[in-house]
Amino acid sequence: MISLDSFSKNQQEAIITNDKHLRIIACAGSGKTTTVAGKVAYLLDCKNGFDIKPENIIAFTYTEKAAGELKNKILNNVGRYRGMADMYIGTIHGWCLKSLQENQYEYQSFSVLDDIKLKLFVDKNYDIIGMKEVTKLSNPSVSLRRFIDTSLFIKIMDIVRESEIEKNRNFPDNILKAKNKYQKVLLSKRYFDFSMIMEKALECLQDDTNLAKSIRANLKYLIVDEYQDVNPLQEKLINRLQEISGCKLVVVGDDDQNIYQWRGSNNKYIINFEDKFDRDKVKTIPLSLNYRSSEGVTILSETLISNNVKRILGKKMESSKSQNFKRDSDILYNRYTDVNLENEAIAQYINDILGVKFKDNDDVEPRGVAFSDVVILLRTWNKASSIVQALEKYNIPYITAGVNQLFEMDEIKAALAIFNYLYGDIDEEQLKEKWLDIPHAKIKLEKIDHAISQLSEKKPSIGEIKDNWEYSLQDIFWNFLSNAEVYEENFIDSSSKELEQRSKERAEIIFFNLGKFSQVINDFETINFNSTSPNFHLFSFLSFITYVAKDYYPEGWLNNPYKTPNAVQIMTIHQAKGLEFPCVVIPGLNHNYLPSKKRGGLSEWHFLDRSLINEQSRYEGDDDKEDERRLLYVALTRSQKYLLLTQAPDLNNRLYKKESLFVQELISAKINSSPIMITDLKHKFSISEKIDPKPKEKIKNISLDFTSLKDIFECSYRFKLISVFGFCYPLNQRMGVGRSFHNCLMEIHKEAKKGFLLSEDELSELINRQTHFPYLTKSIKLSKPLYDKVKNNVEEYYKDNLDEFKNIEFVEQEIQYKIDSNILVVGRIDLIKKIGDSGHYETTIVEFKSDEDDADAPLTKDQLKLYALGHRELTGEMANYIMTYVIGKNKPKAPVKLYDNDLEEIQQKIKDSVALIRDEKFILTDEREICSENCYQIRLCSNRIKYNIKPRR
DNA sequence: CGTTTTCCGTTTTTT
DNA sequence: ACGGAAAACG
Repeated sequence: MISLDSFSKNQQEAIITNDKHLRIIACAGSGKTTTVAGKVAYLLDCKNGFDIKPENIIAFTYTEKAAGELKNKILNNVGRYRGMADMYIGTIHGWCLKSLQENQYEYQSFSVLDDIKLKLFVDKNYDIIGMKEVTKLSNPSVSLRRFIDTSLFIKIMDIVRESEIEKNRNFPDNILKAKNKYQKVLLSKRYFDFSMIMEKALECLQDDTNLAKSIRANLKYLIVDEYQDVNPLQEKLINRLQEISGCKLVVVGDDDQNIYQWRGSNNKYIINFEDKFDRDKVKTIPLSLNYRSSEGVTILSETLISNNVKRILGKKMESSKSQNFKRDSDILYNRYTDVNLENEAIAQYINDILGVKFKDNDDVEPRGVAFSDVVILLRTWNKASSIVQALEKYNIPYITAGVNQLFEMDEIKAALAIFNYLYGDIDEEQLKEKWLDIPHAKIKLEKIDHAISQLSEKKPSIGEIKDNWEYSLQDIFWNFLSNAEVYEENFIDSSSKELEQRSKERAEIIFFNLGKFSQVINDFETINFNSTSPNFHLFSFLSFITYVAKDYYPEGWLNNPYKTPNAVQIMTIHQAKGLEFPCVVIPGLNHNYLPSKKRGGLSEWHFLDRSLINEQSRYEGDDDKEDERRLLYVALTRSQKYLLLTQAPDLNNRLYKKESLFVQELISAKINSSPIMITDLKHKFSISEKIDPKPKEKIKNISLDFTSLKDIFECSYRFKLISVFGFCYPLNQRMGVGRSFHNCLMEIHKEAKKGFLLSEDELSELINRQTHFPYLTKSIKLSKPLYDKVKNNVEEYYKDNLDEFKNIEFVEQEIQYKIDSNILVVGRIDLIKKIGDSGHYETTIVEFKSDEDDADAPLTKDQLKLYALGHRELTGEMANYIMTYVIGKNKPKAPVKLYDNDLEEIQQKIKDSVALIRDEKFILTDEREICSENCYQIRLCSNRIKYNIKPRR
């Protein structure tokens, strides 16, 4: 457990104050996450007498990444503490979904649409989804247009559901009608969008449901991170949870870092938090000591933000001075006569700062600044391409997710050409050319010809359509890659050592992009798998690419969680929130850029009356520039020590000629009455200050589930193809059988555990509810047999296992197992049975497999052993047996006795696998036995040639 | 030099 | 569709 000594006085107070609602105002770099993690550990430590168990605490964060970091810190604090898997640490949306599905079983078969899939879904269902109901305020005969205004419609639906309506007002009938239609269509196809998950969860909490009961019984502390970013709907949910349970609220945030107001978040909730409660029941603790940045950075930022009026009174960020501040070199503001000069100067500055001594903290020796220590922060992406050009000119490595669109990459142009060819837009020669155009590709001519001839058989026929056609673009894509023998190795040039290294990296990027393209197909087919004809399917895919996907998908190497190259990062200020860098460059301090110009054009407010929404102006930006000032504040406070701000008039754009009004505010910042920011000093760092550049070793937090772990166990290259490159497997109409089985059994077991036996009618109703085949086409012959298969097998299972139901201990139990300080394995156990009385009993962990899975595989045993490990972590007890139950064959396999060394063995196996991921050793297996037609990735793997394997269709 | 007219250019993103 | 900057006007 933790010691309080390592915390500051205010941090300690935040940790030990637990009898009141707490507002922690945490400035940038104040050790917020560490403090919250410390607080949780303090609450759990029985020495402190709180009688708090993991399930009594819920912690909400805004991103999965933030959740991962918090979880990791908490687990490192508490060590092996029993039952930690029962503590919810994650996003609000994640919690809502989980709670809904646990409480209302029919939601088990639902899935959540992300924004691109939602867009596809709305367009597909344009006629019935309510888009036509939304009409222009100035001219009610004009309604939202299909394809063109889809994202406006989605925005309006979000505002309608997530914002707070003005008192005594109501939405007009057409908007309400649209909302009802929209939600009805989503529900009927068993989909949620993000707002709906929260709305439904809130609804569920209004009544005295099982969920409400469980909250009342369990919840004692509700922690909300980034509280400045909650929107009205989230605030309602938080309040509801608090009212039901009477729990203590712990909100953590910084009103100065609210930069998502245009998305509906409202700063007032954190500013007015204390007013919600009686004076003596609430406390505010400021964490205003910044451990990240030098005094120069800290006072500069503070001077800027103090120009904002709408903020919590009397707060002031101060520096811990863990970084020293050197005037005249650390913080520079340079003006140039032209943007091109500005960009080149930035490139020169980066080259110059390389190797300058930097200390990560007081306890370590200084190292030289490396490329990866530098970040260039942008207000808008349109600035990026000219900066990239300058960096390329000076040979500075960089990574970014916003400059190159995915569809501008050669390999993606080639991949897309496959479908242009199928549709008849281009001929064989043009398609061939596209593939041979990819730089450094060693694709064999005859293989490309072979692939194209195979492809030509897949051209959709215009004539009659077979009743049960299946036309999978994903399958076509995979087969093409396989037939043309497009393998990662074919992009590697081994003629010299240096070339080999460079081309290896390029090959990875090419495959990463092809993997992205596979995801694009998957996004499209998830929604549109059941089209009216193959030809139309192809046509709508190509339209989707041209009109939607083209400027939607970035080339995402930056987001690759398993790679941290030594390169300058370019990102938007929004993306940089929560990060820190030794050196921050903020270019383009121009009027109309930062602060940015308000946007013109058709907006949601031409369809939705502004006066309906409480504090509507926050969506559009206030006139006083406070939003934009906060943005610059966030950008500045990312820096630990070095800051370069630059400005130049853009000769080609009349909007960006004047200097930003924030510059004067920054110039006025002073320490001991001399200015902090040095203006127009073209500083050179002296050679004597420099040592060898050495990138900081970044510790990656990795969370693995059994599915990905299974891949590494078997073949680490398969893991690379799926988890690193992101290839998606082709969909097919039969999908959903396994999940339907699973959900049926889950519900049966949960009911049985409560002691309910089901009548025949109830059972068939249950099966109806849980059976779902999302990709079945409308002209279905398959529907009945698939449904019957689920029904027969579930009914048989129910009959055969009536006697066993009384032994159920856990159903769908979440487990987690910490491998080391940054690696967590998570999973969910289908069923745990306990036989015998309290004096002497035996525990069995059960995993269900449908007959399509290979239940005999040795890997299933590994999976169960892993679960046993998680079970021991959860309960402190060692399970006695593990067993699988094959549903299709409807027979249990005999339980296998579990021994201590089984758990040690699996632990070691996981450790070895994780080491492979860390060292990025995703190698092809050399063992023939592992490669077979059953490996579903064999089509993308050169072992198919080496071992001459025919992929299974 | 102040006012009116014309014409140009046009975010941020997570769940 | 609209704000803002430059050009044109008086």
